[in-house]
Amino acid sequence: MTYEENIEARFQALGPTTRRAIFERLAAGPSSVGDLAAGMPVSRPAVSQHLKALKAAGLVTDERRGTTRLYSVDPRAVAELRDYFDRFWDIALSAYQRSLEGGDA
Amino acid sequence: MTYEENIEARFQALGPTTRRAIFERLAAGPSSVGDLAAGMPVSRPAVSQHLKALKAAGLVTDERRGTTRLYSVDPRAVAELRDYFDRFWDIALSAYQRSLEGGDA
DNA sequence: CTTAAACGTAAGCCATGACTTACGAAGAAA
DNA sequence: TTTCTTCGTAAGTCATGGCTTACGTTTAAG
Repeated sequence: MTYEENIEARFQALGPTTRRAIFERLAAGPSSVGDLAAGMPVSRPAVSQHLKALKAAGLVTDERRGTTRLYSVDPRAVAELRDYFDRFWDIALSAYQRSLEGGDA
Repeated sequence: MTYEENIEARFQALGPTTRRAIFERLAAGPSSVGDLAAGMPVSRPAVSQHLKALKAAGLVTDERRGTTRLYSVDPRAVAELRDYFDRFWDIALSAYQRSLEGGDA
């Protein structure tokens, strides 16, 4: 899997609203599946499925805690996404600058 | 529409792969609908529909150019997304730091 | 061993939406 | 006006996937 495919997979994994909400909640701190589901309008299995997708995309990690399972965001994935966006903003904003300088056709 | 709803709408608008590809191409510089569709594996009306969604989310702007129509990314939306992510990274990474310091339960 | 708690997985339903072709509108050129 | 180009919209098809309930698995507790 190339770097771009990594970014692509992670960005696509964050597409659905519910899944992004789960990720944002995990960004505030680790949590179990039940605690996550308790604060959301979907069932617990739905949260489990979203976590599975987030894990497959390398966005979160999990760890057994007795009968519960603690999920956390993977800081490396966060840093990777941040770097990608930083470069993206640069491209977009510099293109905008050029369009202002170059004028219209 | 609140600020969070704005971010939410824009993030959701960038969910589909094809639409995100269109946005990334526009980030490199303004383009017409036909030129965009020529470099993609979907039909021109499909590109038009994606552009409509991107425009509704405030991510792009359009401008008549004779019979063609020139689309560009809105730098304000880009800056807004960048600010949101910057704050998000901070939250996620500081939470990770805390999890390292605090240790396990 | 039995019971209970927390979770993952399977199967299935169903709405969302991405895409297509066909058509209409708007502007430039002759 | 007629014609050609470029584009947006309408209508319809079809796969994707998000969600549910039901069930199996693992671990702790009694």
